[in-house]
Amino acid sequence: MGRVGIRDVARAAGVSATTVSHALSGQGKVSAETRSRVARVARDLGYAPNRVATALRRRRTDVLGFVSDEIATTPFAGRIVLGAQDAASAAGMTLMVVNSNRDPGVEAQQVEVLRAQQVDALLYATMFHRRVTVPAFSGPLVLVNAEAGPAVSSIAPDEYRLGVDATRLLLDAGHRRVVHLTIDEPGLGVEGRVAGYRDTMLGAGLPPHVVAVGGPADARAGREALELAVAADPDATAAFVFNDPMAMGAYQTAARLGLRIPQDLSVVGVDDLELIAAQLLPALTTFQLPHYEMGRWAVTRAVRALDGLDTQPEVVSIVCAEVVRESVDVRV
Amino acid sequence: MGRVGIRDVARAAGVSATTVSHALSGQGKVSAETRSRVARVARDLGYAPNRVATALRRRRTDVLGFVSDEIATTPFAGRIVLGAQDAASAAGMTLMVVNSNRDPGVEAQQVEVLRAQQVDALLYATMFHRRVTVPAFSGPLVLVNAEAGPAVSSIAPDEYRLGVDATRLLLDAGHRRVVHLTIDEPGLGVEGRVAGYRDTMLGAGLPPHVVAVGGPADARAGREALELAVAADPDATAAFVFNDPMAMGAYQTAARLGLRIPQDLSVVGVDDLELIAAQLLPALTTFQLPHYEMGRWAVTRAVRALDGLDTQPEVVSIVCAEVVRESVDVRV
DNA sequence: CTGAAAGCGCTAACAT
DNA sequence: ATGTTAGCGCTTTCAG
Repeated sequence: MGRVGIRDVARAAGVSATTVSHALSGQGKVSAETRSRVARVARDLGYAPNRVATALRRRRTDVLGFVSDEIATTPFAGRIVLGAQDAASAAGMTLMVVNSNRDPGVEAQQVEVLRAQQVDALLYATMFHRRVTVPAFSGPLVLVNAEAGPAVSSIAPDEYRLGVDATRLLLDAGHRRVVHLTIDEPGLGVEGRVAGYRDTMLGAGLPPHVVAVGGPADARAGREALELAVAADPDATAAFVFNDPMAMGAYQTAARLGLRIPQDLSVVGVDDLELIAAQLLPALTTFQLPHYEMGRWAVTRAVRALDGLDTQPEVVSIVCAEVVRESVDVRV
Repeated sequence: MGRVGIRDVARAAGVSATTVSHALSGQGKVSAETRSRVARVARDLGYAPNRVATALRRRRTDVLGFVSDEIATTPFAGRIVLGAQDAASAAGMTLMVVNSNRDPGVEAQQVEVLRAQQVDALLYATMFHRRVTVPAFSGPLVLVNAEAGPAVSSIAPDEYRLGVDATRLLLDAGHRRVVHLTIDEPGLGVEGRVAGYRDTMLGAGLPPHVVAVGGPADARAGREALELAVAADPDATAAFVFNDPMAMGAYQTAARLGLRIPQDLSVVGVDDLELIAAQLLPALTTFQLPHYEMGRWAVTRAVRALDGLDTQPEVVSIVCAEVVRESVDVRV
């Protein structure tokens, strides 16, 4: 098993351990012939370097620490981890995953664990887009779905642009009375989307109408919000909804009220949760939050920083693609 | 930073590195006074042992490898990882997470990575309950939501019992014409639940009626299955549905057919996906697949094995708790 | 109760 | 092009 060491290979190949190391890593100068012989012997013996020893010597573990505040409740988490995982694997690195359950004390302690494990860089992901204070860490640090100012690299959705695009999608389809259903809790997501919606409506010479109910942003919230919206403006023909679960709630209220989607009411969501958006009837047109891509980018960024490239922090806002399905009626 | 080493602490405390090691780990015999002084100095200096060095020396990394076939698509994954994560953290261990995207080649390679990282034990989780062939690994290996015979430890839901309990729930509520909606793909989940359903109906002197449509088991499948079921037996009053997404589809067909839930049709699902079960209207009565618990158990099991306890493999079938909400009409 | 010495398995300098 | 010598930072015998 993991038993065979570099010395065994060296002995079997009739060279020194140093040469084996050089041959296998491609570092020093080794004759092509020796290199291939060593490689073959290593393969035959099933040799794989002990990464712990390598890490101790090189002072580089090739392990990335991944901290998240809440890895379970949403399927988002999985996609971020997956993207990070894939990028890490492609770069020859591995992820050490840890989560804080939204408890700052636990978080600090978990970061401590990662530090003791000598991870080369830290990824810090939050399940809801928000501003955070970053943990102290000496190596590269990159935030996912969070931001902390220009001094630290981060990637998150462009919420304002999301509001603009979603509203424009409905306007372009010929709708004029477009309402925005959201929650009244503070947050980068709700605020950015509301602003984008508002500016777009105003820009089109239309009165914005935002209906915000108490959180969390789930189906219940969507039900209540649409009830309020319809009561206030029975002639609304389209709703831009904060997220997919709320859109699901809007569907429920629409059904109760006898409003057909999309004939009587067009609906646009945000998230593109496979479990919801594609399963609703009619399938929901929504904007995809690119979690997988964010995870990928973050790792790539961290690895480049470790390699001495990209020395400046970079803050990126990523635009979300629309996923057109069947919940928008085109009236043009 | 991670700069301060054991020698720094030793110097500052006026003792040898050996004594610091002993004092901090509680291993050797150290006077209470020395111990507390060392502890204080270590704390003041912000010292934390370099786990890489420790691991190399002790030949124990205190890191667990977590392999999953598909960590993203379902929210299941997150809960398994979370449970594993919590248990690991409680045991002073860390998780190294890797995923294979259902590709055997990638899987083998990822296991190799974990082995090179010298993980102490391997957890192997699959997103759908199935039988697997286990990767070669020299340490403790435990399967989550998968099984591989009595020789390897594993934990998975008791599917048969699930079928029995779900059916009984409906029978106990006074229903007689209970249909089972499922898919026609092979799998431990569908087969076990069908068997449990069938035996329970037969045991009650009632004719089983299972309607299986093509997979995957999503809302579309649920819609089709309920259509078929109603066509075959318009008098059915209750449906035990394979999973929550299919139950969501059944809701959609019921709405289209003018069947009210639960007055005209009672529905029971399986999964307890927060995103669906709690959000449906009426909220779905379902059986919870205990992913968090399975992740926890697996880690606990692996750690005990590492500690020399539990030397025999153990295969556990875990019974799933019912989560009563509003989709079952009680007619007794 | 404390410390000196000897590595864990590997790779980076530095010869040769 | 290859080998020798030193450690990486820690924990363990084993002496004192």
